[in-house]
Amino acid sequence: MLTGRQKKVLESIYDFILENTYPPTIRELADILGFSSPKGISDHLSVLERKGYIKRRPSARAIKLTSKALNLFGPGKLGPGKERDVSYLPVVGRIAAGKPIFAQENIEGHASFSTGLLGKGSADFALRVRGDSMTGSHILDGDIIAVKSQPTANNGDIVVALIEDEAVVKKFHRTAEGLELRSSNPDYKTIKAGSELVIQGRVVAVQRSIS
Amino acid sequence: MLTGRQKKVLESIYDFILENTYPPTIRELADILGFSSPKGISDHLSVLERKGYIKRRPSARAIKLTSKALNLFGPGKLGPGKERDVSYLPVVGRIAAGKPIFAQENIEGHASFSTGLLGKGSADFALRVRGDSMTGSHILDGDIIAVKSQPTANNGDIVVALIEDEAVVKKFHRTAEGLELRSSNPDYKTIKAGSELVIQGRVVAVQRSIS
DNA sequence: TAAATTACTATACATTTGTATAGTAATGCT
DNA sequence: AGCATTACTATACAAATGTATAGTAATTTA
Repeated sequence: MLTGRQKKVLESIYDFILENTYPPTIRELADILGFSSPKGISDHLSVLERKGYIKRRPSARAIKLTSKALNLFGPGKLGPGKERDVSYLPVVGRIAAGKPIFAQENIEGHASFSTGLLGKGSADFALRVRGDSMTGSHILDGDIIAVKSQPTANNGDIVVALIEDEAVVKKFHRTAEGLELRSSNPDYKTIKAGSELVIQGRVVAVQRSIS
Repeated sequence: MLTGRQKKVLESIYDFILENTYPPTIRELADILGFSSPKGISDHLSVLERKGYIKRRPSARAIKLTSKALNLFGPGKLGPGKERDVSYLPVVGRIAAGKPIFAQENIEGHASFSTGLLGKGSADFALRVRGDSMTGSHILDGDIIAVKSQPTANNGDIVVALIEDEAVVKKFHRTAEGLELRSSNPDYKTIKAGSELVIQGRVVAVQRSIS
């Protein structure tokens, strides 16, 4: 995905932030990597952004490492053979109309999960649960869930689906009449859906902080 | 040490970093706080630096919060280095008679929690929940909980207590008749206890893996 | 009561910074 | 062989940015 040189640049950004707490300017990066012109770094950053490793604003030091980049550098730094025991998942927020769920615009930040908690297949994104429609399944308002991307599910699985550009967490059921998304709180009604229902994935882990 | 206004400025810097991962420029701060000139913020930053709450370099966004500032807001959350951390907590199993809960013989293994999930005070040990006595509080059989060691608790707190060399998870209540440990599942009866009740700590986080 | 500090506004300016233009060389792809 | 991509150098420039000068008003300190 990344060339050797691109990875080196990304690594320098990571190291700079570790040391200074704030990101480098383009010229500081050029200095570190021995460039005599800022344009080389500028081009690299454009590529890194296009590939989804960083997010930028046209202002000094306005570089944000995405979860994709953070996943490259584990807790014990990188290095071959080092096992990763935390996974950084992008936290998906409100979904911009028409955009796929992973579009940069939809990513609110990132959440860290202990890798052991996620199953063998790991997970692909995270979601902060809103509302109490799943309290019956012991998923509460404010909980952070890890989701494994998959286009369908088994009966009773807790899934994330996209309904009118909003990501919802529901129990998946396949009935004689079609697909159903059931809340586990009886106060909420079941959503019956045809083909416009798009399953984004299955919930594989739950994290909750108690004040 | 800090005036109200100075604290407000420091707080805005902290909030900005939480949201953007990088610090604000002086003019962004002025915007946030409703200043019509950058000089006001510039002066505030000079004072904050003189008082030891931040460290600056004369460059855009080159603001570093010192530990003095981090202590005001609760550390642990900020910075890519801190966020990356995992906490490894000893998992306490069956308690050998008379031995303290942390004795080597009682440690089953280790569980990793993402540090951000644990509160400001972190946590001291973990426990794998057995049984369904706390399902009403959305803590299920098999869940792993993080516990902060403390000798007492507030009404309604979910605590870990030692009863006959067994660690139990219950809701803590102080009544006119004494201390009570209540289950949140009505199938279980309340435990009324005198002085022999030893609170081990308070539950601060829950992790659950869904097959 | 005078002096210092706090908390700003308004304008100005040199420097820093991201980005653009133009170009070179090496490598990979078709 | 031709074309796209990678990986840069060199120079230039408008915008963003930290800081400076000058000033006002309220509050606190000595």
